[in-house]
Amino acid sequence: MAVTESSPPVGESRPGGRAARVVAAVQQATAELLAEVGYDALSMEEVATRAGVHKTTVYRRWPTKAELVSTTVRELSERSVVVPDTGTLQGDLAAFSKAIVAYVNGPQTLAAARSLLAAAAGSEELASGLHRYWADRIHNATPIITRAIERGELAASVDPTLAIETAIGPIWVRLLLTGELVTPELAEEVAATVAAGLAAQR
Amino acid sequence: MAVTESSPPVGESRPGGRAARVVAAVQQATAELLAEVGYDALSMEEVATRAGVHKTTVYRRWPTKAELVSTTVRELSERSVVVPDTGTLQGDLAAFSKAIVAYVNGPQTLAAARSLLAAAAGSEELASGLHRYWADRIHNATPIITRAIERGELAASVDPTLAIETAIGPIWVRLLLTGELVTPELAEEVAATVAAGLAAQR
DNA sequence: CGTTAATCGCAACGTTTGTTGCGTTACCCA
DNA sequence: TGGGTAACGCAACAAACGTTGCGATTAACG
Repeated sequence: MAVTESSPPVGESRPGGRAARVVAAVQQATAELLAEVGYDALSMEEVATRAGVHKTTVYRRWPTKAELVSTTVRELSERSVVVPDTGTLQGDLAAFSKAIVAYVNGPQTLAAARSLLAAAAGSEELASGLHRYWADRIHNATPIITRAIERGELAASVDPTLAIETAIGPIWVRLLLTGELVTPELAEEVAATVAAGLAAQR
Repeated sequence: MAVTESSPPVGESRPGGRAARVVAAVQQATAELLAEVGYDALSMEEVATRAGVHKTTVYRRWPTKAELVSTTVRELSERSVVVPDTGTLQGDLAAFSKAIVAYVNGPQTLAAARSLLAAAAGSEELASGLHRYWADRIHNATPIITRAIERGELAASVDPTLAIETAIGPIWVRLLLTGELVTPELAEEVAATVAAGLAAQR
């Protein structure tokens, strides 16, 4: 991986060069097709065609479909989801969960998330990349818990990582396993339950 | 590799016929390969070879790889996980979660679960099948909550489905997203948190 | 403004994957 | 025990996938 030069400011009117334009076109095509046909049915050649480049070009830059999809989705979800600070544990948990809900209810993100999981099932390297990514995102949210501990809302024995995982767990169960809708109300209710449960911990 | 010797009657002194033998051989080969190489790299032809049958036979019975993997994994996980009844909410939740933990820590089940998700990402029909399956399994566990309500441990306003989802959510987050280990202690701790949180609900 | 190095398009190729028609085998039941 | 029917093996085929070498185009730098 590691594109030779990804540093030049990718402005809109000033293309950073042919390479940058190609990368952008391919990644957009990948994201679109991913949402339309899913991971299995996605073919490198169709991606190339839609991006307006030749399939050889795609293969040269991304050796496998798993890698193409993985890097694309990763950059798609790089932004979004900031850690809230509402002043209360329950408020923070609810805000955090609701941000995730809003994010995954976006047009392409669900298919993207599923596809990443699919890719991870096939490649151990991609799986470890995915795991690091999520571990980081969850770790970034742990201030929600540590702040609550500092405020005296929670006992110091509470495991911040596990607390966050518990708060977002039902969202992923519904998305991935049961396919039920995830709503802001769901996030709110889970946050209340988890906050109360953590507070009861001695 | 299994020669056409076709399994001596192990308990099956009365084979259900050639068809039944073929189905069993193919499904076992599928499960093995799934655990070894993952979903992506699994090919119908290799499954056929290992099962000692011709690839045409496999294609005729299971039109697509997704369908083959889906049905196989489904029957693999049909058993296991019974709903416990320990007399207390926390005990039931912990027992239920621990059963799931023990199950997913089995040799092939993690790869299988991932592969199911992968298959679901590709086919809407399979996705709905998967969703029905998990919705059923979760629904089957809701007596844990309704019994607690009847005992007066919980308010009647508690949503049984969501409660179960909250209890098992962190397990799946770790398995699918972060790749962390899932242990019985994890199950125990989550059960305590969720039970306390639900009890606090008014 | 012109040279140089990198990247892309193109076409051809070998390999893998999935399909079809037909002959053969194995099971079931009278 | 013998006939009918369904399932399987086989080989040949068609299509999709991924790879390679080379000429053409583009961006970068003196």
